[in-house]
Amino acid sequence: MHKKKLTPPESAEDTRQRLLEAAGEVFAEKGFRSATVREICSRAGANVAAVNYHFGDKDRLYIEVLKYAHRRALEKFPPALGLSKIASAEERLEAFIRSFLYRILDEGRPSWHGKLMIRELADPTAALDSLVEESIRPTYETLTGIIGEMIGKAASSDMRYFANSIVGQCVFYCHAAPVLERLAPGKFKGSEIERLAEHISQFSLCALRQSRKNGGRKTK
Amino acid sequence: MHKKKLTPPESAEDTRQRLLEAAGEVFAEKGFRSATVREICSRAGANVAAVNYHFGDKDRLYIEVLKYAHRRALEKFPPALGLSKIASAEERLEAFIRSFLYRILDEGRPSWHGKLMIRELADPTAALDSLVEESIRPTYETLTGIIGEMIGKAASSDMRYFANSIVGQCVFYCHAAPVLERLAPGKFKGSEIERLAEHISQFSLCALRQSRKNGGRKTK
Amino acid sequence: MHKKKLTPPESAEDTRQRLLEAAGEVFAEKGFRSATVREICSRAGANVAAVNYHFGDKDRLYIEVLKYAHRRALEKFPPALGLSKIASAEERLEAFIRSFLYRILDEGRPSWHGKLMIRELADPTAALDSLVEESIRPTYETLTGIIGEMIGKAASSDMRYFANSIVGQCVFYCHAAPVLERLAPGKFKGSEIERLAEHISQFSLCALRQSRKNGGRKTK
Amino acid sequence: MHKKKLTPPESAEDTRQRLLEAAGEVFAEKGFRSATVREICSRAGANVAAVNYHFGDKDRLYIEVLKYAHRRALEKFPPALGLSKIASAEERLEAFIRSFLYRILDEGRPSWHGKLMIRELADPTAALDSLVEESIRPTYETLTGIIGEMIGKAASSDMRYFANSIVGQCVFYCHAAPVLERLAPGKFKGSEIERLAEHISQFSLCALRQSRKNGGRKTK
DNA sequence: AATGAATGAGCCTTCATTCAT
DNA sequence: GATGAATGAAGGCTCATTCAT
Repeated sequence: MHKKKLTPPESAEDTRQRLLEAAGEVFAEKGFRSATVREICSRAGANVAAVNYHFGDKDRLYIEVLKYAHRRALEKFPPALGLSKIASAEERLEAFIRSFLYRILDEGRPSWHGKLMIRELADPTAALDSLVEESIRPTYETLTGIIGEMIGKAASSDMRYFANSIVGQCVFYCHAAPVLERLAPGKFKGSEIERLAEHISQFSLCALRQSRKNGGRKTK
Repeated sequence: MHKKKLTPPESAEDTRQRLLEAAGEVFAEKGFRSATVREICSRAGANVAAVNYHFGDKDRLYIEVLKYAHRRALEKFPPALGLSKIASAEERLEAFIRSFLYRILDEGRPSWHGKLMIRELADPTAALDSLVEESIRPTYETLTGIIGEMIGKAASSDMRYFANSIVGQCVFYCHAAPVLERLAPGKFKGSEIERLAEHISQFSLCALRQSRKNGGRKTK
Repeated sequence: MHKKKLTPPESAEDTRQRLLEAAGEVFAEKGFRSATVREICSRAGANVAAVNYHFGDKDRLYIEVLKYAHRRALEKFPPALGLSKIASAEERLEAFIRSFLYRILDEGRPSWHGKLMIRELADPTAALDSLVEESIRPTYETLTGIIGEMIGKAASSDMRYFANSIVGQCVFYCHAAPVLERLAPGKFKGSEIERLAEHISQFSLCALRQSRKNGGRKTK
Repeated sequence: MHKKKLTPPESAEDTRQRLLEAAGEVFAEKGFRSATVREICSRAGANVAAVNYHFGDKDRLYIEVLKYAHRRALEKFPPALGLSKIASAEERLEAFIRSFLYRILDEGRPSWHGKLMIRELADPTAALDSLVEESIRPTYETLTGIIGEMIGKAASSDMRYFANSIVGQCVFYCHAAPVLERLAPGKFKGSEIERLAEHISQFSLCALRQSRKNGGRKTK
């Protein structure tokens, strides 16, 4: 009755797209369990049955949203971030950190990307396995590659520690956002990403440079 | 079966205790929303109505579990961790990191403490406000205090960046545990906590020492 | 069993109708609190969730039932009851009483109308406010209007006393039905409405005529 | 702990009494179904199990409350109300009406008496049968006796009509109180009982005198 | 005599999913 | 291709009642 199909081209494959966007928002805001199919469909301007029609069920919709989010994020912020291949390892590390932060903290569309990934980390669903293999491991290996160049060929477990320290610092600003907002209201928002990237880079480079000097040995 | 009243002192106020333990487990495993009162009561060997009787409703049970977890964790791993008051700032930082890691990663009882806190960070409920004020802020200020001693009186926002880098590194091992397990199966479990503490301490001390030399200025 | 879709036009919006009828019955029999959504749906041949789907919740269903009952009753027994506008005040009073009695005592469908209203009077829910304004006050003012014509312009509080005496007599047969049945089994049922109307009219006209003679003053 | 038995004599048969009072209040306010045993016990300063201990179950408590209420009301407002046996029928009718109104409208303790009875009329429980025989029928027969004297020996059904008209007028102010309050806020409260009694007496005497003149025949 | 912890049945509601159109 | 009415399973919560003390 009130759904008179304003524009013909809007109503074919396009509903699927709107569902992905809406689902991304809602899953990011509420989490998988608390998100309701009804709200997703409502926000997408679609019927209650649309999710089941287009994706089979809620679980498969979620998986598709995850993939979609990762695709979009890589398009918008490629890991190299316009850096020449011949850049130094230190430069590439800084670029990696900046790009990573933008990917998880950027407020643009899809702004929900970071939150969604963070949620999946802490509260894994069946979708995590493929997400790790297809998206996370490649990114992780890019990082360990850079680190390897910097500290020399250390044990791979050492490299993982360093990688974790770097990623952990970045992810924290997304993951602990509600707490940080309460500890110091109004901080760490949007435009601060550049300053964050600089801090984390400096913080991490200190440790990596030191490690290189010691040939990967501990500095007790 | 579980109603044999093994020992008189075990009953009475004891059901409340069992509910707290069971709820902690289930909330940690499934999250607040997905956890069901029925499962909690079942695991505690109590009736469905027990939660309502002892805590009023699911929300208040959750709040009590959070407080209980924090109390237990502090008892088991006090922040000072047997360190004399006159210890150097560097020593106290290392102690802080070690204690913090034990608190969130320890597998002992209640092993669910870390996961529960991590969940609350990322997916806050109404309980977060009081949790921040009563538990998190004091801990956070202990850390910024130590950092302040080390780098001299810098801007408080600088100190927060350092604190976040340290806490972020620690929390990551709890928060991203499912992913780390997939990236390198079998690592970062139980007994590794000591090694983790050493790594994070070294990693962070490099940056802090550097910062002191520069009088809090950036090291570009 | 009851899902045979007898006729196409019967389905669709028809479930809502069946729910209203069933709810009216059950609410009238048991009262709002004791009525269960399950029984209502079962009697309507619908699923437990039907109430929620069509009306939101039990409270809103109840409000709709009240409105529906009033609508139906007015359709079946309009206040004027086929009386010409030029009828005398006494004739209109008698018509009012008869129509009112039919509305609250009639056993036809929906036979539960009277009981339902009576329940709402004595044990008000949030629905009473709108019921008073939309249904009761207009009827009440029709009555005070007629009375005003008969006794001359008396104080409005006097008119209310008379109105209450008339309505009170009528409502009593519905309200105290279970007691009357016990005091004199088998009386005051169905076909007696005409006799009741005549009695109440005579009873009340005596007082009103007397009051007119005295110019609204008390007849001590 | 906080129940240290302030006065020894208070704590024996006295709890039963406090339960009756509290239950009367709560039943009158909320109705049988909506009243909870917990609230009753709480208001009576007794244990949750006190009702079951003293009365067996909620149903039997209710029956006892009904009996208790009737006993108390008759003590406070005896039907004769200080009238000599040789008073005229008209005087005795007026006394009956006044006493009846006081019994159901009086705000003193137990103020809940009227509401409770009214509730039982409209929504009978198993207690109604004995209530009718023990309390209502005697009162009703007192009234029909007076009426019989006034209109001469008419058919008993005629006498019942008159009795119903009188009782209906009285009961209305209790039964429809919530509606009357909304139709004309602040009216018909407490101190108005005398005026009410006068109005209803006048209203009814008109009809009864008329009926006597006609020898019980209709006045068409 | 009286308590209060514990129970289990049952109620309202929500939600993902299905099915006829 | 898409809809929206309808479903049934399950969850949180309330409440009268019981039982060991």
